[in-house]
Amino acid sequence: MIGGTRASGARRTAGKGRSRRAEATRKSGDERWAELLQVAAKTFASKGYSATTLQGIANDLGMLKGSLYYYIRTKEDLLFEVIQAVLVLAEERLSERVPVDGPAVERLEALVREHVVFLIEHLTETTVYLHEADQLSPERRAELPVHGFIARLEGLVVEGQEDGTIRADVDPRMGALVILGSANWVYRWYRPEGDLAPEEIADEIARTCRRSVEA
Amino acid sequence: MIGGTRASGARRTAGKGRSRRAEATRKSGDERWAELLQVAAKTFASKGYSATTLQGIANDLGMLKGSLYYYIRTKEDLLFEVIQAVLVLAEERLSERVPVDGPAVERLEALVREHVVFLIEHLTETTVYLHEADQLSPERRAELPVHGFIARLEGLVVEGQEDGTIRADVDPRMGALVILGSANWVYRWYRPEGDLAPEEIADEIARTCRRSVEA
DNA sequence: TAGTCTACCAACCGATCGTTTGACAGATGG
DNA sequence: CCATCTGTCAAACGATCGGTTGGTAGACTA
Repeated sequence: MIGGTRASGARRTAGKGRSRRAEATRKSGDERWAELLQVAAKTFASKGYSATTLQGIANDLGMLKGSLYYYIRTKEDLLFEVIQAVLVLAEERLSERVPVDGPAVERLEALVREHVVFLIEHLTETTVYLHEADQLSPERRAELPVHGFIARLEGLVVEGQEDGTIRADVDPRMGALVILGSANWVYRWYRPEGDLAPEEIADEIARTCRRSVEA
Repeated sequence: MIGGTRASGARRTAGKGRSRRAEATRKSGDERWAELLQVAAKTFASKGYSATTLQGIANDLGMLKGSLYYYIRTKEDLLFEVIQAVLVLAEERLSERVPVDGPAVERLEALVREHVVFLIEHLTETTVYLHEADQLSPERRAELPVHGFIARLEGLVVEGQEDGTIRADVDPRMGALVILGSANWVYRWYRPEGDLAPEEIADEIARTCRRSVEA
């Protein structure tokens, strides 16, 4: 069996007291776990889940691949954990940064903007989610804490049609999907070297999306 | 070595004269090649390139995996051929169906509509292109007959700003990317069981994209 | 200081991967 | 009728895959 509470969704809750002294050779478990998630995310994002090798991840961490099983049970766990982490973070972010009142079209614009900013600021992890989530088994995928983002968009479109800020001839579902595409597609072309700041990009995209449905 | 002209971009040019009689047991090579491309595309689209096994493809075709090497040299070839085929087809389609004159914003709308229609009508192959093309080695990817679709969109935005049909405050590149995202995202959600016809979906998306940049 | 736990190593497992080779039945063409 | 070509089989190749097992040095706990 694996190290107790390890590898089961919620990981070790920061141990009791160990991180007092500087670790020369060994790394602490939580530190290592974070490194593992980070390396895994980077590798999944660049090569894809199936083309990623545990051997490669272990190499990047400077350990043997068998040692990874101290932290995980299966390779799929690793993908799951990476995605779960970013979903949780996104949920937090969007719930605290998007206004709950005002004209629907404005809230829509704000939601898209925050979504894009988050996407860019966590590009590696969001890439893994958007590009590799369907490599999870159906059972595992069902366990993901998905925040119904499309439903939220669709709801805002409907609200906007009620308060008159969004055109009545827009199909809510289609409109939401079009906007989602504009926003999510960012992960396919954004490069940090570009000359526009994440916020500028997010602003422009959000504004464009707004215009596409505004009354 | 492999069967001569086989497996090198341009495939056998339909053999000389064989397809006279009905083949009971054996299939003709060209027929088989088409089946192979089809099965490969379907498998790549559903499981991803790396998770696809030549064994699985061979099974679907009712042959042994070793026999596949009569048609291909490597697994990567198979991915390349699938993508190349759909790119060539798309190029033909878009060049014959999109008007070359009229207001730029109208040509933009038409281009998006035709793009989406094509995407849906060749969903399997376009999915392989959009989702798996980056599994090709850089060298192989460079050989793809890419039609500069983004550049074309961007050009239309610029034209539209010149002829006054598109807002001046739209960044051409960003506008093109947003539109491309809206259109390409279709491959992520379209299901044939849906109640909207491909043309209806394409119309709605194209109209929405138009509104997002129209003056 | 004795015992426990943490984080990892070393070695190995069976399965499966893409790919190669040699042979060969049947259709084709002279 | 004989030679050739086409499409496939049968069997094997080394490499590598995800995963398992048993051990253990060193830090921590009591």
